[in-house]
Amino acid sequence: MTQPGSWFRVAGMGRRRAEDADASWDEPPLAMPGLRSGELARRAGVSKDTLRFYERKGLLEPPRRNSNNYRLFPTEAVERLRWIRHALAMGFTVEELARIAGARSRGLFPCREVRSLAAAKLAAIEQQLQQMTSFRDALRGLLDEWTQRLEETAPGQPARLLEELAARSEPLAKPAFHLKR
Amino acid sequence: MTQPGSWFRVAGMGRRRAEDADASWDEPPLAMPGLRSGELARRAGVSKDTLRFYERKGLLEPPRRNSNNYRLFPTEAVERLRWIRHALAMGFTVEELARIAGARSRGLFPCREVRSLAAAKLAAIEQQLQQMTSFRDALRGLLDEWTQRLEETAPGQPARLLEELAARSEPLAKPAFHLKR
DNA sequence: CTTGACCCTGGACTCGGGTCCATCGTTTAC
DNA sequence: GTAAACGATGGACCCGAGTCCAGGGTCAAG
Repeated sequence: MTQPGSWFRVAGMGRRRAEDADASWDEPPLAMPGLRSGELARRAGVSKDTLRFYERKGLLEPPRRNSNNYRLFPTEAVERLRWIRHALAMGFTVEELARIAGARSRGLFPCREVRSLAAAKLAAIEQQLQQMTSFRDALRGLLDEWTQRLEETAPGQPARLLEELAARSEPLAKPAFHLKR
Repeated sequence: MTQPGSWFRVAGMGRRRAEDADASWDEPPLAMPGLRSGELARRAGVSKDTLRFYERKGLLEPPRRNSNNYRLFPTEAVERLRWIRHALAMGFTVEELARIAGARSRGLFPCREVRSLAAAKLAAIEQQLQQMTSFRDALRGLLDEWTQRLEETAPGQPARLLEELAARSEPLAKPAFHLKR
């Protein structure tokens, strides 16, 4: 452990730059230093800020630090981020994931909670799917009509297209979902 | 026009309260006073604040005012709000609707813009639908498995359920949509 | 004259999921 | 000795679609 530059002397690794070793990297046998935030961020495809954000929100538990106070994440963190991203994409909120993670880190295995949360999400997603499907159909039909109509209408003339959005598509609950910017 | 209290003397209608005349209301022949914001809000199922908001955003053009400076909306505003709500639900943004409305109120008939906007929306919605569908399938499958697994697992034991979210469901673009609170 | 129902205004706040910023520390390379 | 790259921090800011608020006005009824 005292030999200079040995792979497990973590602190002050400087130019060594774990980042360079993209695909082929001779992983140290054990007690690996771990990933610094930049590296984890790169591997997981999120920003460092996002990592800090997740940590603050209790979604990622606070990693250990090296002697410089740099975060050192275990390599599993990459996986964990992957499921976080998936779960978020599934419609889980950061809040919910934090609750789950919190329960787990207190030694509980919150599978039943997870399951009922997931069941609720499933229901929500299915509802959204229905709404969106009916929107899509309405929109599609409308577009077809419009295309025809525009062919018959002199350019610059009113075709009162948007007015018909209202008529089509179901009774309509409130907006309910939100495409991202 | 000078006779006192004639139906088109709008200002100071006081207790007369257009609101009372829900279904059967002898509509004045022409030049009707119009709807005050509370009434329009009620009829359209949105809040007065929302009306002001839409007005500010250029989505509803500024209505005339009576002598008290109260807004007086034309009855068509109800219809307009209906399509605004529908269009929003379709995934149009307030911004986009404002552009459309702006173009129209400048005398253009923006049907072609509307159409291409709508086409873009359609594409976006279809993409979302695909993502969500794959999410739903993954989630559904997972739930089924979990149900089974939990039956076989002693309560309080780990079943590592969430970890599998990551494995399932497609390569995954970023979250991309957002269920509402 | 007070109460209540309605209306006006601009500006601040909400929520969720981050992003950006200024300012700082630590190594290593030139 | 100084620049380049990396890291840390708290706090401000972003978007979107509204919502809420304080402070003020106008009217009719009791």
